[in-house]
Amino acid sequence: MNRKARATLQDVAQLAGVSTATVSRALSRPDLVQEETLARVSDAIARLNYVPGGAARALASGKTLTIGAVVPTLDHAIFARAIQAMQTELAGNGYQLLVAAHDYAPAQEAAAVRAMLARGVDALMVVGADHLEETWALLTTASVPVVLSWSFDARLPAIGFDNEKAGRLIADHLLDLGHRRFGMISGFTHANDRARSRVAGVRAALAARGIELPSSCVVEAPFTLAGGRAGLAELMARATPPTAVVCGNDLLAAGALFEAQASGIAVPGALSVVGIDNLEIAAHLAPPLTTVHLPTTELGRTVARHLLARLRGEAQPQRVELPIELVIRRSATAPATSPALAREPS
Amino acid sequence: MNRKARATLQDVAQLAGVSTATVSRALSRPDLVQEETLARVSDAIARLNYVPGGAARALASGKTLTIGAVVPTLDHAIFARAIQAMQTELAGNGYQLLVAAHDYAPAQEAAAVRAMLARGVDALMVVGADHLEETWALLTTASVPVVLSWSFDARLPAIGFDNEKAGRLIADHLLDLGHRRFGMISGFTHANDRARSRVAGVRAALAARGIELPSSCVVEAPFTLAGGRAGLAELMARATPPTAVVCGNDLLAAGALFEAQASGIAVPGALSVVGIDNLEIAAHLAPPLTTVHLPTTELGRTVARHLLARLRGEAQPQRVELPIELVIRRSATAPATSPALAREPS
DNA sequence: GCGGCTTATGCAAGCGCTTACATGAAAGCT
DNA sequence: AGCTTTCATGTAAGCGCTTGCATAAGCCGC
Repeated sequence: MNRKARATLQDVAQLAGVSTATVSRALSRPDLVQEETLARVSDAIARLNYVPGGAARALASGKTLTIGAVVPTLDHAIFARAIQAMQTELAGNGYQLLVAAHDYAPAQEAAAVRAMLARGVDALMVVGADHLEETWALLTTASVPVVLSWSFDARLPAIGFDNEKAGRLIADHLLDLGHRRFGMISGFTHANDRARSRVAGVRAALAARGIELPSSCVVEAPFTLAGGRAGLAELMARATPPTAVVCGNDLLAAGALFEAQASGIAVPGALSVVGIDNLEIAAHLAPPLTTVHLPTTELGRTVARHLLARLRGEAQPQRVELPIELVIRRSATAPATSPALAREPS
Repeated sequence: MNRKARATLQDVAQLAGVSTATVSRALSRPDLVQEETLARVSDAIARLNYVPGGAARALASGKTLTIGAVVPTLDHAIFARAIQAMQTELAGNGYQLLVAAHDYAPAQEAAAVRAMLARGVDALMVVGADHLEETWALLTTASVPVVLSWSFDARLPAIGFDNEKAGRLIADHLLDLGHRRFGMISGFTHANDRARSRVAGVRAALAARGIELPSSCVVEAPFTLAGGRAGLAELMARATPPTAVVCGNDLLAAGALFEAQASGIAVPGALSVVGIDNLEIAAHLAPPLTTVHLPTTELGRTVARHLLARLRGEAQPQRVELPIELVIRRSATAPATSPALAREPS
């Protein structure tokens, strides 16, 4: 309850009868100070309830022991999980995590990056490759290590996924199952290269089999269950509804599944639904969701390690692509109505 | 790409032909400097690409413009959402958010609190009232505003929910429906007073109607869907399975619902299931989940505002209890088998 | 027993800002 | 015109720590 000003290094030094330099060393390089002195210092520290002041420390040493992360939102399992993993890894190495979310608003992102750089972080991670010119300038001229995550860009080291491949993987699976009429529910693609890549991947896979995915068949919805439901409803209201819909992520897919269930559309009987991300819920939905697994926890951990390594002066690869993988469950099967036999005409 | 050392206030002052004090003022109290000077300074700042250094600023001014939040985990929608709200509110006021997650490990929490205090935060929020003595000492003697969230404790200002009431609300509802045989799936209660309070609330409500909830009927499971599934499976394997199970939170409830569905137990026909939290998914599950709504976004926002206000020197209430509310959906009805008529014997 | 080496510690110069206080110029008053 | 205010700016003293360098022991071998 004592509210007096914090004790300073000076106070400790005085109480212990040594110089401030010694106290400082006792704190950061205990191997350099004699055992007995160390004991006296520790005692003084304990007695004064001394806690070193980060600001002074940062100013004098040039390191803040803080790493920044700028993400679109924490209110999405995918980012929350990666940040959680990152934080755990950092804390284990004596670093702290400063987070900012910008809600997919590029200007807010720029502000966040600027604020972090100003505030002082020893390293920084940002999500994706869609940034304002201003943000890019800040990022590429920053005097601290910066890393991109989730996707790639030649301008900066990056640790991410091949989002386009995720789209291709899942589309190919549907194609192999015999589907020919597709719909897609994507998250908003504005300021979101991941979402755009996934759509592009799906398009590319279909195009490779001679199928076009007109933009009228891809609806953009907010990244929520409700968004997924609305998206599916819209798609199924079309004159010729799709037999398969790929969702930009599992949240949207879960929403689509709920909507199908609510409106009596049998999945996978009458409609196949697939997602991307492989959230925990995907495995538990009815039917369990076929999706593409993205190792987001590992992403967070890898980002943290990469940054930590660079801070130690170790060179790091410019690009690390984390493996993704199709996970087949039961929400997608061959289309009921269309001639599966038409597949692979020989 | 220029990697030379950052420009300092000095450099700017020199370029603009003014003193460092003036530049500093131009930055923080522009109203105090003449327009023309201001222009010259801004120009110099832009030309040098100057970004003020937070460390020096913090040291000189004693404020870090950073607020810390220590939560159990970000990998749970409930915390992620509150943190997101907090961050948004803070960013809008020029503050940044430092987060740490401790995974329900008290010692890690203590370390996190200590690290934040050392690092320098202008204010701090922690979750719940279960803390190590060490942590309490840190918290109560901190020289910066601290606030508890989610639950309450007389030792510190708090903004939270009445978790016990949440338990009572939901249990009373089930009781009113006519249930007499209960089971409960709780999250781990170790280092988690919220979970304990909820169980206690349920117990109290039942006791008030003469029903005992033996600890053999409450199973503790990890806060995941899988945990909920396992919990339900365990409960239903009992000699006399419950007709209603209340889950410590919606994630567990969703898991329980999935398990019921997978094992052919009709909900709410054969079994009523309820949760607490009111996550987005609760409304979309089949059947939609009866639960208790906790305004977590508002919690985050309120915490941020409370702290901000105290930093401005405004007095704030010692205790703010956010309203919670029963939301009745379709996962709970009168028990099929038991005599609903037995209810309220007159 | 003396030069030279290794330790353990102290000295003091900053790190890059903020902010009283001082200064000087312009403006207002009588 | 002389005096007080007011306003814009400069001066300089820190903020609490880190760290390169200097210093002072203690130790070795010859």
